[in-house]
Amino acid sequence: MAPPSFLRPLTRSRLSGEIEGILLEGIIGGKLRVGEKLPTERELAADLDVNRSTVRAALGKLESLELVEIRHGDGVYVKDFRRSSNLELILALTRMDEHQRDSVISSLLRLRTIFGPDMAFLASQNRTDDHLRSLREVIRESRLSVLEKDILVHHVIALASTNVLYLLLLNFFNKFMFEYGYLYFEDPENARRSVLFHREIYQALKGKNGRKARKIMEDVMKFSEDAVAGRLKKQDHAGR
Amino acid sequence: MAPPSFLRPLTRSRLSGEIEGILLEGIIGGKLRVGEKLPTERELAADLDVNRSTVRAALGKLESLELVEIRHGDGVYVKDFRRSSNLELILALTRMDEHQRDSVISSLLRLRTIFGPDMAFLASQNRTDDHLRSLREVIRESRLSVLEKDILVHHVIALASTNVLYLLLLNFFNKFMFEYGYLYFEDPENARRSVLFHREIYQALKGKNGRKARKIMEDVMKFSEDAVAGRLKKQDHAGR
DNA sequence: AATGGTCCAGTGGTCGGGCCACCCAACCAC
DNA sequence: GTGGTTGGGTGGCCCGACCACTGGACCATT
Repeated sequence: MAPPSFLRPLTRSRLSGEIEGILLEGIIGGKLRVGEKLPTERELAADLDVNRSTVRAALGKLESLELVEIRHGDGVYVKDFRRSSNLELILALTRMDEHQRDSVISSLLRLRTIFGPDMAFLASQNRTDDHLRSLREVIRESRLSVLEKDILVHHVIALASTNVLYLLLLNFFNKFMFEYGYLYFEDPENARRSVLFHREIYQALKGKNGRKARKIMEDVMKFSEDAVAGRLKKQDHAGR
Repeated sequence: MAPPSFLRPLTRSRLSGEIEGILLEGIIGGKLRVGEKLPTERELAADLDVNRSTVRAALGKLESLELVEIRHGDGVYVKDFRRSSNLELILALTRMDEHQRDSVISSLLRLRTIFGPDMAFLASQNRTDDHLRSLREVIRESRLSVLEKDILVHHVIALASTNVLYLLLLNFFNKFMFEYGYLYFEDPENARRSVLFHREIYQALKGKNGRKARKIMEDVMKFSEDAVAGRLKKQDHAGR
């Protein structure tokens, strides 16, 4: 049984997460300069009135985001976030700065349009019968929304492509889809289009037709990129 | 003064890092199944004969890698690493499994060949005079090795493209370059080729010549992809 | 002057033990 | 069934302490 759609999964909050957010804002916002030394863990703990271990948890996360460098016996230093390679940081950016959100989404869609067709091509060449079966099951499954189906279809294609980078990038896109997918799927016409796409790409993979797979994916990516871009522009005009 | 080249930067080890590695191997290696509940923090601490806070640090990192899900009041559960979107995981994979290393490098080079040209195109359209100046400085700077120059040149191009995703992906590639760049640059002919490339792409960006920028990058990417692929194949044949 | 050794205050890493917030399953009352 | 209660077990956080490591000051040697 699917839960009512108006219930979004809410996130548990941790105290360390709040601290993480504060420091993250300081770094991204430029209040903490690159190379600058942060206050010591003991100082931060005292200033924030929390325990040192809580501060350490927050700093550990920031280290994972490649925003700080922790040097044993020395201190914690701010790194250049523009040199980070952590995709999670992108998500944090969009949630922080409303203005940058659209820019990120555009960048994201462009990248997808660029590598999607190649991924489809590789999938058509490397797919196994297992992949086909998974695709069939997803497409048939009536309990899933079109958005959910779309995510799963792309996931199978990424798996079939045998390119781990493509798979990983797609996993990242899917996170975005959960948050912003409505921008595309709220239009029933777009939803219909996706259902059609699922059937077509399935046939192309089944027939190992690389050229066709590439073309189908290219069309879908370009279309959705334009659609969302237009959607954002309209929202932007209305907003101000 | 540049340090002697035979000195590679060595990594400080943390106890929590070791624990992280053990659990990571268990998850990637399949010994811990998806959805499985890990032993409690207290149990792990007792079994490994370390403090619970050390175990928590390790689990925190695994959470950042999206390999486990920590549920307050419940336990820690194994997630499907094929659904992770953390690029750091890819690096961990290559360092763990010698066999998968080549596969990852191939995937990486393919992705780069796919999006590199578009990145160059965007850079040629959006570059500012500041970008050009940075490029000039990097190309001229005689104290840098060709590898270091190449990394910086690409970084400036990524910055100029204004696509945050391209920038981030390139940052990731650069990490690989530090570890595996020798596969390409140990051949002096390839190094010469790169120097030439730097000059050409600079001219294309200067003239805002999108078509040319795209073409130049495409040629370089394809060439290096083939070169490294051939290099890996040869090494593979010799190795067994 | 330059080099290398020693020491020391400060910092992050680990330890141990404790309490709190939360989850879950079992049980109970209706 | 349904909803409320209870209790054991889990992760989150706290406290205080010690260990491992760094950087700088100081000193002895060359």
